[in-house]
Amino acid sequence: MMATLNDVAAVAGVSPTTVSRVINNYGSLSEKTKTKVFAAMRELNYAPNNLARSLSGKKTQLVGLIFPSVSNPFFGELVATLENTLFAAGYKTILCNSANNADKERAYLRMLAANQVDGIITSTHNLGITEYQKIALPIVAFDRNLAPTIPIVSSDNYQGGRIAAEALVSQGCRHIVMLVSSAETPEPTNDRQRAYADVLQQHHLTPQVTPLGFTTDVSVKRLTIRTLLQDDPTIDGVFCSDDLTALLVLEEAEQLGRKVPADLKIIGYDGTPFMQAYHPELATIQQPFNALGQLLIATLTACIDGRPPKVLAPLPVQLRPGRTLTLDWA
Amino acid sequence: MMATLNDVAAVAGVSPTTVSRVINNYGSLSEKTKTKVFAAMRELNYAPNNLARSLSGKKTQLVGLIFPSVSNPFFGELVATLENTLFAAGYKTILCNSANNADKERAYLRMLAANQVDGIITSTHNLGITEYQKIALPIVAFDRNLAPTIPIVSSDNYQGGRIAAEALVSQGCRHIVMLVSSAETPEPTNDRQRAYADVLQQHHLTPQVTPLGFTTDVSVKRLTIRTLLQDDPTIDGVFCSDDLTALLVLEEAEQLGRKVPADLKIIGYDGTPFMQAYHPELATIQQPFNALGQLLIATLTACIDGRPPKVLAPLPVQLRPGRTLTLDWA
DNA sequence: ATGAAAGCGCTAACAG
DNA sequence: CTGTTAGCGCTTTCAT
Repeated sequence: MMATLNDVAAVAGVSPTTVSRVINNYGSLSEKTKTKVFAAMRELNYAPNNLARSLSGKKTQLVGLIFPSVSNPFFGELVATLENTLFAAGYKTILCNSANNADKERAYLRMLAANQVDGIITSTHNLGITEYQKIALPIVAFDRNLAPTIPIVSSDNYQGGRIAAEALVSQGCRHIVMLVSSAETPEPTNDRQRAYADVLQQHHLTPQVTPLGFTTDVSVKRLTIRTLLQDDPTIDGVFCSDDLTALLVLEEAEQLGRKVPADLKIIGYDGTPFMQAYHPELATIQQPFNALGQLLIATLTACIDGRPPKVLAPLPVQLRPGRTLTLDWA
Repeated sequence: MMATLNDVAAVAGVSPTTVSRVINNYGSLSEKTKTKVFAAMRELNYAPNNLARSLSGKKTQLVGLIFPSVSNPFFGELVATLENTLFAAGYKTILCNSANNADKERAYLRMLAANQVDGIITSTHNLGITEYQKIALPIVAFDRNLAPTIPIVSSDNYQGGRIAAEALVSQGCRHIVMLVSSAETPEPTNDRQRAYADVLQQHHLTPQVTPLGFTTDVSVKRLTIRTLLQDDPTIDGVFCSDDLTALLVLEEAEQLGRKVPADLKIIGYDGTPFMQAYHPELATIQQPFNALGQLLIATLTACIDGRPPKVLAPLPVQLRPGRTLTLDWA
């Protein structure tokens, strides 16, 4: 039913080779034949079959994106950027929501390999390093240590942590707590909390880190936050490792009657365009989304083309002021 | 470098057919050979090539998702649900962010066809109906009229509009405006505004619909909302056709010193889990996400299997109360 | 400037 | 229970 290259050849009265040549704009063709072939293609409403094309040696131009879930606006934003950039570069995106689940992630990896993707960009890591080592595919990680050989793209987490902590200190906070997802694994994002601890120590303040858990239910997070705030009225600053948590803190604080920023100052992390648009009041550390997306893909294509990247410098972040930190920020 | 089925056959000392049989668990095999083949597969770290498999007649198990952008939490949520459900059903997801751009959408359609996807789920429609008619692929639309032949899955927009409008009226609002994306095209979602108009008329109130534009910049939307509110202090109720807009109204209203819900009552639309978690104060009409996802995919697989669906009834929606509508909603 | 032929990795009759 | 033989639709030497 669907017209094939051979059909086109037949209609145009040329060989399949010739049709292939005009499709790929390859070798030398007379204008005459070109015209004939194009006409035939149009007539048959011909569409090339990428499967066949790839089977016979061409790249699939398929890239797998493994992220926790696009239901999280942060990843949604990032994935959207990546997909756009990939599309512009002629790649198609296979979406994989790992849900931070090891089995699913393993299954995705297998599936992507089976589908002959040209490369993978990932930001989950529930699998052992060895499992990643044995993947014979170009992989680039976002803010994750997957394996020593896998390039990492990230923004400057230490710097971001510093800026956030300094901002709270310089606004007069003396009891600053930091809320993180999970404190354990040695991930790049933990540099944020390392910087926070360093800054507080420099100012002779005591760091206090509370982990909320990455997959924890929001209602539970809320409760933890509320309890934390209630039990310790001396807390006057909160640094959250992501903006959504900061939102929770803001809401709970206001419900408890704490004035923000008078009694309590809050700063988040990520600074997505979404947050900027719908929660401009939130002070945050802004990651350079577009730059990250570009670099992620530049790195991946470099890997695909067999040009493994040199070490990648983390991209600069930036403080975005907001009402949760200072009253005069316009 | 990558082991093929033939390699496995050679190592196992059987024919390719036999290997194919054990892979597909097809026909009858002796335990002995099965074991041999599995051993060989393991030894060679064999992974089947889906391209080849599909080329020789099998389905690709690939589904294309065309949505405006997963950077919008609403679509992010929906796409996440769809991807999860698809994965569970053995399908892989190709993500397409159309950005409501006709050229891109056309390119995506062509690309998906070239990649032999089994089907498409879409929620954009910048293309003419005829362009969709000529797609020889199973398509299901979410809340969109693409072509008479293309099944539409949606929740009950008219009912949702009714519930929202009734809620505002019964809370005593007398001057209720409705904010929509765009009022023109005859889409299913316009039933919301039809219902709104009907309800207001029944109560001898005057409907007033303000379009904000789907792709309009948020800052512009903000300005429009602020101006609207400022210019007409008699407005005491706002019905927004999506939750994000409702958020904007809430923020602008409070900045203008309008007390919500005392002076102004607000109700949104969509009710994503994200909104529920991070903005529980917002009253809204909740769409049944999971059910929509399930139905979308059930419908698509039905189309793929050549069982075109009967007419689909819209799924029921539900009022989710919140502080923006009534003070006592816990 | 154009064609013939072999083959990418797998599946699917059709034998035996 | 297992193997032989043709392709699927396209690309790519190698000829002409």
